[in-house]
Amino acid sequence: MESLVLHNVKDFELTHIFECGQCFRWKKEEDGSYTGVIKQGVLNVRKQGQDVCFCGELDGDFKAICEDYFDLKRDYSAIKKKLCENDENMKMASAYGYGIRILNQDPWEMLVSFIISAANNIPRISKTIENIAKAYGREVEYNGNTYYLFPSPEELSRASIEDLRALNLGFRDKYVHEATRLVASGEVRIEDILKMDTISAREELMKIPGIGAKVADCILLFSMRRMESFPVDTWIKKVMSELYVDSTNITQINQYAAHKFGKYAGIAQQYLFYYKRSA
DNA sequence: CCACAGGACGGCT
DNA sequence: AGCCGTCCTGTG
Repeated sequence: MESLVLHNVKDFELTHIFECGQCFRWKKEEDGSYTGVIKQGVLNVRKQGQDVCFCGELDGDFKAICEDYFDLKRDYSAIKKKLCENDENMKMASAYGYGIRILNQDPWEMLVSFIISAANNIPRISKTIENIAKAYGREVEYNGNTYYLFPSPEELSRASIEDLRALNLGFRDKYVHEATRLVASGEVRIEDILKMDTISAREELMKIPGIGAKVADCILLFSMRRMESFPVDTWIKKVMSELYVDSTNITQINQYAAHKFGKYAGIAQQYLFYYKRSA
């Protein structure tokens, strides 16, 4: 087991990070820490005062993986300051979810996870993803417990549509099946999408069945470092029409957000989403 | 019984 | 181009 302690970490709250809707595989432990399965293995995170402690079994450079996954090199205070200029709503929202950080998760896992998120609720999404990992992912041991990595495209290729339906995917089974085939066959190359500009990457993602504008923006924001991506779901639609723009048209809301929040629109989205959903 | 939950899709007009 | 019914499943 490896560990890392970082002292006096600003803009970092476990609840804000893990409960703002960007991830599905982190669970709160009895001691208040969170344990999650990421691409490289199992990780546990806890806070003691202003210190953050990471423990886990990861395949690779432990410190580098943690810094990358939790976006630790980014100055969220500076971003908040910028977003809050002449914006009382954002001051409220960012003060509420002050410890939010955008996780840098695995693109393939997010692609599947957010296809599953369509017209779904969070407990069921989490359960479905666990079912998939347990059925097709590699088993890993950590701290006396068994966890399952999210399966690679090749591993998930073993699943038929019927298999996926049995794992509680519902009508999304055919989308995940086809998305898996596209990626495993190389018809869709995620490593190529990562190199594209955000507009092109979004278009490419939306060619995959089950991925519309909202799901594409989630994948871009939560796994491809596109901080300008602004996923508009039903909650954001409500918040935006209440506070900012007199429209419920998703395209118009996206345009407004791009103009108003610029290259950090995605971070603004998370503050607004968490504020609206929790407060 | 129905509405809705972090939408996408296909068939309409 | 925009609107609307439909799609699994669980909960209130």
